[in-house]
Amino acid sequence: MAAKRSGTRSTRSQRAGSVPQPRSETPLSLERIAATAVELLDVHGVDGLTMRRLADRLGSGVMSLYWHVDTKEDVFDLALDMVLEYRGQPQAAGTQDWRAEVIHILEDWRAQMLRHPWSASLLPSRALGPNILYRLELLGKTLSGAGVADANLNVAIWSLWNHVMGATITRASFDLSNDDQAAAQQRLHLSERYPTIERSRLPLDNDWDGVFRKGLDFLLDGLAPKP
Amino acid sequence: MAAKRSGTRSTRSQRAGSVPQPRSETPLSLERIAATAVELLDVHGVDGLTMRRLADRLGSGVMSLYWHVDTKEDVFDLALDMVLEYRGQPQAAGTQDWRAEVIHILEDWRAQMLRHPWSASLLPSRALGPNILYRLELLGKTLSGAGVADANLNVAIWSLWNHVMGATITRASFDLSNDDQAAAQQRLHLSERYPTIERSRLPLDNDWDGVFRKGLDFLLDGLAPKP
DNA sequence: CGCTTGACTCGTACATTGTACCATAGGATG
DNA sequence: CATCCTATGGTACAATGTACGAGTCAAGCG
Repeated sequence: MAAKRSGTRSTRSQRAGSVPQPRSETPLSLERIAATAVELLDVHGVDGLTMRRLADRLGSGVMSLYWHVDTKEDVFDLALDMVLEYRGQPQAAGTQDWRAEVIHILEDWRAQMLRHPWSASLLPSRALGPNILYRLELLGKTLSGAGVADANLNVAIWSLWNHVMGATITRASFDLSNDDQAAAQQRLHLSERYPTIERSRLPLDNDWDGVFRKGLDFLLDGLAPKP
Repeated sequence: MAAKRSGTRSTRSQRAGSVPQPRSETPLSLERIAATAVELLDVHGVDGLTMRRLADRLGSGVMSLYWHVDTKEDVFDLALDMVLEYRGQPQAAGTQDWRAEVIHILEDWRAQMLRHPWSASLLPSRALGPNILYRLELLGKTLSGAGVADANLNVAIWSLWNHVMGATITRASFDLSNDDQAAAQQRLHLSERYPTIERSRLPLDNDWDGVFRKGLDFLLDGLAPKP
């Protein structure tokens, strides 16, 4: 993941400010690579991110990337983690309303992923980066502080994780393939095998945010510690 | 998706039985392509399915596949739909216990996806095939029969969908990258940023099936029509 | 019978991808 | 000056999806 033999990376960036661009442009760095990858992913989607495009956009040669990164997969990890950074208040310690706090944590997480629709589908298949771990830590701490017993903590966290991921992946995917939706509903019309979901216009009428909130409420009702 | 100009496919297979293998081997067909793709996906994963490998396994030339299929994406759609076929009882019409029935439908769906771990992560990004639509129809009909009002039907279906997909995608992905888990827990150790989730051994100790069932119960509690 | 047509198969070729290998440059250190 | 480390990047290669067009066979028709 790191530069060739770990150790001290970017001697230059430590002495920030001196000698603006020693070579041709600003030097490469994991931060710049990650940020540019996010841009490309936002515009072109997962398949649109190629090492060549990334290098072009960075004004560097393709192989220069490979000094900072072992593999294209690393680029995905970096971009994903960058997108999941948590910018929150310092967390008012013993908040009285734990439920509102959990909802805030999860909605912020979801909103962040929806701003970068590629991220949701990528998250489950990659190792957990520091930023998503931090979000989970926050969630766990809040639940724990709310009185959820240790024995139930993992169940609670994973239930909420599943809900967030399921809702977000589904929503992000449906947004992407928007054109096909009319066709999908059309196809329903042709077959009398699906009367119920045709009547409910399932693929079309969707209050995604409402579904997310309601499902979340149900889960929290069930997970809440009984006094 | 279909053969070159739709119309009558596989003139040969209609007159089944006569002339066993007219050419060299058994002829190609969407069914054979789909079934073989499933085999390859099961063994080699999503990235391991290549058109060349598929053709080899089928004993055909690569380009022959493209008479039956427009694109590799079609192969994924076919494989996915094949895997999601519902083999269920004819559905005892007005069952008394709708809750058990919903749970059965969803657990069967989930089990089917877990048997082919690539399928879960593929499903959200592809158009809804006939077999998954049929499963949704069954689910919708059951809920509707249980008294869920039409206005709440889509919310109920999507909530359950989200739960199933989130739980299954997460579980399937974690199973695949099993090696990294020890490393993941190890990395937690190095940082004091994540005391809560380290204490709970979140990435390791998981009763996936239990989480699925409990979350499902909570959702059904909330979704159940109030009398 | 020959001729045409349409269903089906497949070899060749090409553009695009990730990345291995190697040459190079410049600053730091001896 | 020599030596090493950090960093850049050109060339080359193997793997992939698939466009193109040529080929084969059976059925239908004169």
